[in-house]
Amino acid sequence: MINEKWLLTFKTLVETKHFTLTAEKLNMTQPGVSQHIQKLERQLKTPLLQRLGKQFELTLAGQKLYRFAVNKAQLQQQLLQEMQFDDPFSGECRFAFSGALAMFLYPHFISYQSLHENLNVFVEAAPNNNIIKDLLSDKVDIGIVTQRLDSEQLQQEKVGSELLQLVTPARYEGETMNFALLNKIGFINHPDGLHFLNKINNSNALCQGKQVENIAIRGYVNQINQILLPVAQGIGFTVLPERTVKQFQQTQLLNIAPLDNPVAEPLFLTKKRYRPLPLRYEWFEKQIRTLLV
Amino acid sequence: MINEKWLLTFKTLVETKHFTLTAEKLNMTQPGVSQHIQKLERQLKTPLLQRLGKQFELTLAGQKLYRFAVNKAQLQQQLLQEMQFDDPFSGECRFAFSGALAMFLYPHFISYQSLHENLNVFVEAAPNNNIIKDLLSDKVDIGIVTQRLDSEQLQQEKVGSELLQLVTPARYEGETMNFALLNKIGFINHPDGLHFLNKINNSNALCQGKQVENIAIRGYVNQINQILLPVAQGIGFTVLPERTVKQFQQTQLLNIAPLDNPVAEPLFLTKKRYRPLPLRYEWFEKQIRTLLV
DNA sequence: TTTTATGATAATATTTTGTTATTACAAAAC
DNA sequence: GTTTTGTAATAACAAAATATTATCATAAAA
Repeated sequence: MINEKWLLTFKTLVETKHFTLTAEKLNMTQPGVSQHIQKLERQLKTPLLQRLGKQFELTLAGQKLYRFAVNKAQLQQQLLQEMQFDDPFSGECRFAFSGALAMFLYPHFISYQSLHENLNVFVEAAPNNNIIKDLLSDKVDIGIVTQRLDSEQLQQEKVGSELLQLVTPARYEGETMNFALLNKIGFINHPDGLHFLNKINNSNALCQGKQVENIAIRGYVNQINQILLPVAQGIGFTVLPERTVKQFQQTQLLNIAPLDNPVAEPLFLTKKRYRPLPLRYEWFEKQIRTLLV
Repeated sequence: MINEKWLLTFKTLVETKHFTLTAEKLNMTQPGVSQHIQKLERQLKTPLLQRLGKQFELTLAGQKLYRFAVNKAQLQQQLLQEMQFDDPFSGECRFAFSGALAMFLYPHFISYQSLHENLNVFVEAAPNNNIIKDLLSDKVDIGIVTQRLDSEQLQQEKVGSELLQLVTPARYEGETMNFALLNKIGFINHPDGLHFLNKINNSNALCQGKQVENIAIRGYVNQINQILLPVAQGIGFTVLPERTVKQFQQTQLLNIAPLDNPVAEPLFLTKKRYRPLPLRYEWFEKQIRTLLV
């Protein structure tokens, strides 16, 4: 750690080139100035001034340190000024969503970001439990999860829901799905795959009592925009949120199997209850509420 | 000024969320931690933590201060690492030249700069006396002047010379220049204009004893690349270094009047004698020596 | 050469900072 | 609920860091 006061003394000395004058400026005595410089040089283990009688020039290290000092003083000045002021269009905004939602929301976010050059957007695609972890450790400030949580620390607000769709290759259009058929087609798994499949099965009894876990798994991808590729090629079926399916380019190669009881997962905008958020998040919250209805 | 130690304590506290643990990490006692936070809050006149029983969340100010602390720690880390190391391809290089030389050298400098993205080049075009002032006040590290100086502080090296040319509109080609003719054409002045004209006159007796200062002045420009415009349009004559004249687009509109005794001003690369320069200047010094021969 | 001004060093005084002891109170355990 | 335990805040005191005065050495100016 570089001592603040020593550094200021050094900076002033460089600017005045005069020990006594520096002392006067900083309301200290001349020996104090000498000592500060000595201490800096001792700590950094390198001379900062090349002495030429009572004059001096800066060594390379001295020049570097001076630039650092100027820089630092400036940053600090800035902080002190900004401390009280909450700029709605600058700073970092950090979010964590499911892969599907990240893919859906991110384009809207970046088009907003492009209007405000000091605004930085950070979106992490992660499974529910990681989203919660990120929120609690302040890695992100806003997350969207599909579960209602009972943590006192977190605050939740339902902002919409995801309709789950059973997606098969196009050639199965019109056919009624049951355990035997699904098993024949085979399942393309993904991070939320089995969870979604279970939910759909619970409401629609697709498997007629048989364990969903027994369905043959034909593949696994964790890149959200690649899950539908094998399905489109006829390799297997999967379960995904409607929003994700819609974004797929070749929807004509897909078949959305009709369900007797449509299943939707609720979406909860989640943040820390006691952590005040800067103004810059307001637009994003509003946008999320609008887009996910 | 924000106290270093307090800030580190704050940063650690934010990261651990635990006063006692922070104290242990920093080899201090728990009350010390409390006091540091208090002192910061008192100095910044704003609460940093929102206390919730024994837990806490950061206020907006706290969040800002934390980001600042992280940032600062990183910068400092970097400084300490770089302190001893002199990178020849990063940092700022600051020069002061006459307008003519600036125009001539700058293109070479920027094409070098474009190869090294961490290298910044700063060139100031200034008259001789300002160049010297800038050198002495460390505003620039290298300058080129046309005079030999006797300051003990400065170190000079002759790197070349500027051939001065008497430039008239093209229609005077072949004519012999004398006071009457020059006075009829009229002088286009610039920062070094009269100085150059005097030098040429001293060696060539163009004015046959009459005062150069009495020649009619038809204009004045201080943008080096605009001085020749009025000359090209037939409005007046001027005196400029050969290098500047060569760079002019429409040289066919100009006439270089032959001189019995060619006049050249010496060019001295000038820098502070006792100020060590970083390695990154080496390329530039070499380049200057090569280009100005 | 003499005088004056400036920076370095040593010893001392002051201020700052951190510690121990104690209190208050929230969270956990019963 | 009540008790216990763990954690942070406060006050008084001890230690350390820091600055000051006095003095010396020497460069710059006269």
